[in-house]
Amino acid sequence: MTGKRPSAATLVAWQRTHGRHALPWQRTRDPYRVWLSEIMLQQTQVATVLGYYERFLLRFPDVRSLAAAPQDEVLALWSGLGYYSRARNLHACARAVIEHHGGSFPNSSAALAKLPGIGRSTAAAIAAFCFGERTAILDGNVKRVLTRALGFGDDLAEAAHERRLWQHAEALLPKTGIEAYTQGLMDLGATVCTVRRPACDACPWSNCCVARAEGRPEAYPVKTRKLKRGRRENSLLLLTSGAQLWLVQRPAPGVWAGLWSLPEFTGDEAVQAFAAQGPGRIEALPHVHHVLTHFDWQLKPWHWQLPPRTAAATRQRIESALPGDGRWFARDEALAAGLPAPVRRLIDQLA
DNA sequence: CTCCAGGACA
DNA sequence: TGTCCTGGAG
Repeated sequence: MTGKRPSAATLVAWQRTHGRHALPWQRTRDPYRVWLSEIMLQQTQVATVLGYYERFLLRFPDVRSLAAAPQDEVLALWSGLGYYSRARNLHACARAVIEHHGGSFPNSSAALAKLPGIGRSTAAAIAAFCFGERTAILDGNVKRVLTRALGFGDDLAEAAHERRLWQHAEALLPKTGIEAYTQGLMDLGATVCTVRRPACDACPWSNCCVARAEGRPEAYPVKTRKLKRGRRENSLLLLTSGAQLWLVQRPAPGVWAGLWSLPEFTGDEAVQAFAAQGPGRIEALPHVHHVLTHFDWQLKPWHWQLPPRTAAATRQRIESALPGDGRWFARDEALAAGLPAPVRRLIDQLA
């Protein structure tokens, strides 16, 4: 690690002229809005967040309305964004702010970080933007910017190395202008110092960047991933009765916890055996390949349409034999519920 | 199609 | 340290 120290002042000046200023959660110091945007921006790109952010604010204009809502409604608005623990924590955090902080977010990063879903970096971002607190953020974008600028080549998979990078992040903080500096780091990572093909010519730190001097900015950050994905295969039952369909609420903990999904079976034989107990025909739908962090999920959906005049007793027998905690939904009602993305697509495609 | 980025938490 | 999801890039 050699080279001139990256200048915070240079980054601040760059942010003011070349950074982003028109995002809807900028130009407000309302902790509720900043917090909401930061949670959504965890693991999610700006372009995707924009629509969700707007819908959330329309439905939940303040922390009180969010805290008062049932979790189901929060998950419904979050549907499609992924990492649904963020939505559950968002809701829990709103309730904690109401119950333990008199309805106002605490004004220090240390206190913010005690709230559900707010880790060290998110707490620092909120505190910097809303309260001008001089604290370091270190999200994925910033890790990339800093490791490149500093030529920090130690494996971030090791906790000790990550701690050292945090120390660097703190040492680089400006005396004043923490808002523009923090935003500048984010903007640099998002628009210039990108994962592939970084635009070094447009970078305010190009003349001090070690990675650039080495001619291989893409080599940073170094992070060995040892996680190997497993495979899973399940069959899903899309049971419809006229304009109604049957959804089950998935248990917590686990994948898609709290979301509404289709009854899940171990395999095709199990679905077919189940449907064989009742009237009507069952039809295979195209497979859906869904990738999660830790496994590849091969989903094999089957559509079972109950005949129009299926006896009430027969329907009840089927309903009570279905796995999971379910009920009937009208199609529009289902599409307004908290569905995982692939399930939403399946129901969307339903004629 | 395949590959991969991206925070918090138990 | 493994668990959570999705979309964008190539």
